[in-house]
Amino acid sequence: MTARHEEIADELRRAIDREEYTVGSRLPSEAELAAHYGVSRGTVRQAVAALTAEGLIGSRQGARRVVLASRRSQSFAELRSFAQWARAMGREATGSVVAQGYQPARAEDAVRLHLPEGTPVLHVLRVRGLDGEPVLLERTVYADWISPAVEAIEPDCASVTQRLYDETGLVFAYGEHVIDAVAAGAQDAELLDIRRTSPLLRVRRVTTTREGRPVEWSDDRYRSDAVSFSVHNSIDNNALARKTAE
Amino acid sequence: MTARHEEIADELRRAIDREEYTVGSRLPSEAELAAHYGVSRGTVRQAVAALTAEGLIGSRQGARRVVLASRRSQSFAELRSFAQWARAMGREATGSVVAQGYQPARAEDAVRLHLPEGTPVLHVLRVRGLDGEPVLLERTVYADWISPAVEAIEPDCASVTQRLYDETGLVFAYGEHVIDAVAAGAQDAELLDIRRTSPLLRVRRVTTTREGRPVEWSDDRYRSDAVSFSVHNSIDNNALARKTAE
DNA sequence: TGACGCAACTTGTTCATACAAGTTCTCCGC
DNA sequence: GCGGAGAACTTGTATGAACAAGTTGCGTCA
Repeated sequence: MTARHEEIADELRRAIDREEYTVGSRLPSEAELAAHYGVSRGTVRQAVAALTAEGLIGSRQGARRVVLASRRSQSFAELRSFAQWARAMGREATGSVVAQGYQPARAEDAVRLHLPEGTPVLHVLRVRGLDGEPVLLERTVYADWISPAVEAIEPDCASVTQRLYDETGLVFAYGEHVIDAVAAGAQDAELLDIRRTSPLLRVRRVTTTREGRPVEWSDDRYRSDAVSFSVHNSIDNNALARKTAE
Repeated sequence: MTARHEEIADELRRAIDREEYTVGSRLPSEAELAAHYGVSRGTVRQAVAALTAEGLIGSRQGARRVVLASRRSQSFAELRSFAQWARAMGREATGSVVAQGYQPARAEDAVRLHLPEGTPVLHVLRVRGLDGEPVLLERTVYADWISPAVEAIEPDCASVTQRLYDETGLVFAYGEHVIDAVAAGAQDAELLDIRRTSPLLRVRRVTTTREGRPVEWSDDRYRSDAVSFSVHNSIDNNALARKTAE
């Protein structure tokens, strides 16, 4: 039972995807869409606002909306879960824990997870692969209150996110990602089966629950020949920010 | 003459920034905010929707909104213009053209800029620095209709974006950014004053006008010890997407 | 004391209306 | 044919109302 405006947004997304509206062409006016779907203009506006935020269409006062891109971006579900992402692409995700153990939270951990310094937190080092080939090294720190559930998961579980949801009902709802590049160290090189000093795409992220409570933070290193990230944005909607090294 | 809902969004952003609302705390209800600012609930909703999209606050039906982060993300103006970004941080941007010239559009250029293959397009190689130190190498291709204006700009102009706006009224309104990591090549290393094979953060981007017309596309390589990117997102709002190498 | 259920609260959805502000196109006059 | 004025169209902003759906906390009952 999704909301009407989401149904309409989905229909428009699909129409753009199958090039019913081609890149560069104009969308029908709000009034036309409202009449077509039998809803008020406000509901149509909610639908097109979603597509605008995704960068699929552009909007200017007075002019009809323009289609900017046709490739639909992934759902957040696919972003937050390696396994779901792989499945959506028709590839098989693998994963295995290389090392795991409790350590008292350092200042860094305490800040990111909103915990008192010294709280025992679970560190996990995981290698993840697509169709058998390793592409990602995850160094993750879990908050104390979720650590027991994580510890109980078998080392080669393909989808930790899914498992945590099934076991505890935990949903990852918000994330902040900081992206830069690093050279592969000795451990990185060995586990990812690449040469030392190869460039890696590093994503440091913090994930939180719907209530805003931090669950985990992670240093993810991707083989740059296998994975990249993309961001759509606009003059009103800027999820991406550039930062200098501190 | 900004809209009321934007004023309110700004006030809330500032309040969060100066920790009047701390991370993890709850925002007043829509009804309270509406009464406080003397506007309708709809207007308040527009304001908080903006903050939600930025990832500053989290929202769940039935519960009060929660502050997720305090650091405000940059404006799109700062993202699209290296010089404006530098100025906002109190640093000085420099820039110099290393090479420049017309070449017939390759298939790649034609697709990204929506031009016929073979159209003469302007290629520019620029080094950009912060406080004198080189941090970014830009290899940009400009669409034919803007190339003359770009060509007329002096080689050491600090803000090309600003200059193009002043001269032609051109506004960069939408962008798509694809981010990965690459090893510095010989030319990269020399111009950025780093060793060969050092990891670089590569951003390939296409920028378009408000009408949705592509203006330029660029391969930007950042010194990874100097610059990183960050993305806020949420279960409803996912600007960031992970992609495999094709 | 602990568990349950309900009431109060809060955000989500939708509608209808009105006006402001920007764009586009037509048509008229030169 | 060209340029400009203006009408028609389109999106942006704002209000007010009503109901749906989810959360929280209080209070009661066992």
